Amino acid sequence: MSQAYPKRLVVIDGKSVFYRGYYAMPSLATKDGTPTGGVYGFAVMALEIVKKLKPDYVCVAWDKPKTNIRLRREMYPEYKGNRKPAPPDFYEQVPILHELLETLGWPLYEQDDYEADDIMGAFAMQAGKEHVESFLVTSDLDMLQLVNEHTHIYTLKKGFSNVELFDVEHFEEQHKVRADQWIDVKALKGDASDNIPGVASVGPKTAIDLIQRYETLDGVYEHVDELRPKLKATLLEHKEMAYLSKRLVTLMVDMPIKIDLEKCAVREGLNPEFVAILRRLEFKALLRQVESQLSPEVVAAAETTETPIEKSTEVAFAPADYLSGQPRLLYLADDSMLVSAKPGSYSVIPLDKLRDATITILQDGPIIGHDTTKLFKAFLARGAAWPGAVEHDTRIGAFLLDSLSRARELEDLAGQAVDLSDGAAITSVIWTAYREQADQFTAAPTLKKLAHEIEFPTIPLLATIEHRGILLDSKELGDMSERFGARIKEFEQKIYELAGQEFTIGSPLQLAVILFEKMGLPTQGIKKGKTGYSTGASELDKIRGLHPIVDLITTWREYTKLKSTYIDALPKLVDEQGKLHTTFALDVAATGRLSSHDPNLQNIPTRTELGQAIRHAFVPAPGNVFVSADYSQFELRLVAVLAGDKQMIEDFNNDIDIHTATAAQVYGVPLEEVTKDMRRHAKTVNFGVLYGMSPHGLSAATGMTRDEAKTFIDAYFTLRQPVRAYIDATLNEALQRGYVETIFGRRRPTPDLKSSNFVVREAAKRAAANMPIQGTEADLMKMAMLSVEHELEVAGSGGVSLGLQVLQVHDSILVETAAANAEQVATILKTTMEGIYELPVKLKVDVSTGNDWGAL
DNA sequence: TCAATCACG
DNA sequence: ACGTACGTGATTGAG
Repeated sequence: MSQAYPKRLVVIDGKSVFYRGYYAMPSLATKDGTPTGGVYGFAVMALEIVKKLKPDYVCVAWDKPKTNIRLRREMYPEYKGNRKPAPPDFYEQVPILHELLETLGWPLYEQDDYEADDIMGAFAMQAGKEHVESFLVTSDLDMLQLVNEHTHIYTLKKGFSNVELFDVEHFEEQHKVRADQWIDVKALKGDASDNIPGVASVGPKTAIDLIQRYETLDGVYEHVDELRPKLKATLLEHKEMAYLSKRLVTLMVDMPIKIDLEKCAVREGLNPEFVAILRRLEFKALLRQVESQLSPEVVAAAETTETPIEKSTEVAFAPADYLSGQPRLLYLADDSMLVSAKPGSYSVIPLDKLRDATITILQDGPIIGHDTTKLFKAFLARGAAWPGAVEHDTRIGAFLLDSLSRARELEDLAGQAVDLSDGAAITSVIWTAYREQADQFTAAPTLKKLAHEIEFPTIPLLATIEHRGILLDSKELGDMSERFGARIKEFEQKIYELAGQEFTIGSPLQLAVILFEKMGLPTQGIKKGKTGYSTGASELDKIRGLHPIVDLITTWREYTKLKSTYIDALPKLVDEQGKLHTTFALDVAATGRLSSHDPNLQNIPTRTELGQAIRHAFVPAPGNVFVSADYSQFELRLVAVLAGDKQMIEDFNNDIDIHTATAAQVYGVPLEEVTKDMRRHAKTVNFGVLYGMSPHGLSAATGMTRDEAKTFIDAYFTLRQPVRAYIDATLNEALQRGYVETIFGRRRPTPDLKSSNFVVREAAKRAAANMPIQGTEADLMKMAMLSVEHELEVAGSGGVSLGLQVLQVHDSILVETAAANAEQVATILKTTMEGIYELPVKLKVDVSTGNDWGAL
């Protein structure tokens, strides 16, 4: 710390600290019911400041509601237009805070038309002139523009009691621009939370890039001619907005109010009235802390020693507080883990200490948390075992209770911004959400059962599978890349030749012009989008015989798609061991299916020969093989079950090919007389049922006319009356209850069934009809995965599982195992999966073994 | 950032 | 009165 400024001033952004405490401890109150959360937060932090910074002067800056944003509103009426007012019991606490400040002797400054940041900035400048070093305590990143040799920003980190110097270098590392350039970045990108407009269509990426290159907003406009024409135009068009935005985020340090340093001078020792007010407010833990703080030895020790884990405790708390086997909250924030036994009290454990004795404590009992998959992966990455069973995950809980809502972050559960460096706020939000969700589960026992028996147990399993990864033969793909590249070049030459010119084949817009205008191919029956004629595969198929260029384009598309999406992309994603690690999301697909991303390993090609070649590059470790197990006709079997269609059930149970059977019954011919075309049509309709088919959809998919399709569907439903009845009943029930559900109680809300828009409403019907099918499949698959994991473990010896699940692709599981165990694993998979749940229809699982994924 | 396309079940 | 098959994710071109 600089020695040139012998005296220190601390200015606290009072309301932001207060707010933080308020939301961290929403239920905190005295025996007589006075709410005290905000005051508590403030008091804890105030003590921390005195201890850590040892200031000579302290004061508090306070926003004035209603008036403090008036000046900026004059410039821009929408400024901070989307702020919600604070709840009433927030304001109830303000007078108590005033009392508290009085006992501390810390003056409170407020000024009409100015925000706390403005005051703090002004004071810092004024203090600087008198050679006083300033420490501004805030959570507002806008303050960074003030940092200089005599002004430091402190943010509230890892709990509201813990202030830390805002690390300017870390900021630069994270945001790639200097702290003082941040207002220029904001001028360009805007700030949705404060309603700052910025330049339309310029997002954080572009903004940071521009400021990196040209230093400031002025710099950007000086060099605007060097930019892409489109970007240049946008920037020029919104130049005024950009500069206005900059003025809005620039602090008004030139202001009438003056700091009186003498009034801010910190008194020697703690005032007995201060202790009295703590007692009155029933802040018992704080009282204890005050006592320890008064002891000089403790203060000295805190300065010189590394903070051991136990001492990182924010509020009186020790691992011993846990009752053995009782649930505790765990949350992973950045590089640390929060552990908490009750709201607002928590410890922070740095992840690199995870191998220590702490792990024993953690493993003793079920856990509650938010996004616990992340937590499990962090454990696994450090070679540690699972921290325990998942008692509740609030992210997944939110999903189960409303699978359509996209709002599953902590912020969404809290209903407002949550500072992720604030442990008290985090624990409080998670505990509150947990209570609420647990109550909702109590009202829906089947959903609760689903959560506890299927969804939550799946979390650690997925983390494990993701952590295992799957080996990729990158060399093989490298060779393929070269071959594909050469072929693609050949195709391009031929296409240009046939077209009579060069153009961007990958641009549907340009391609449509070439095909339908320049070359005059017929546009009849070709779908039209808003940008022109469609060039999608199904449309090209309609004109493929008419010109050789069409097939060339189709082939070119196949090659380029495979090359860019898989052949070239996947090798870039392998770890040091050559393995790919996907991420499975439990809370994305509204039907309950898993989804896979970064990379998506659930859409690796298999349908074409070229695509299949890519699967060959997925290999087991040397000496191992893959065993795959696929449910056969999974969803159609579930249709038979859900609809209770005796004919379908019987056909399945007699191992009759369902498409052939459907064709025979619809066309009224014996099984032996079903032609390929008849079977193909029946197959399409069978799939149509899964998707809530309509004559239009069916005709689009088969090339039948609409009338033919309608006739066929009618015939189908005459045959399968139970299916028709089931769909009708499902939709009716959905209208009444507002949701559809799987046989295990997973729900999907169906609000759009009541839409006045025909298209929306029809789409909602199809989705509603499909969900119990796809969703029950998803439920059973998760049950199967859990069971398979267990069975393989039990079948293994010496603590080594017989085989490891490495992927799930909706109706199939891929397991890696030693070659010698392949047969046994195959048997276990088949038996376990077929017997996963007793249903009127028997489930059939096909297993196969191979030396790579493509060989199965 | 959006629309189009296409990979999977 | 109106026009899509259900559920996903990644890449590309273009505004």
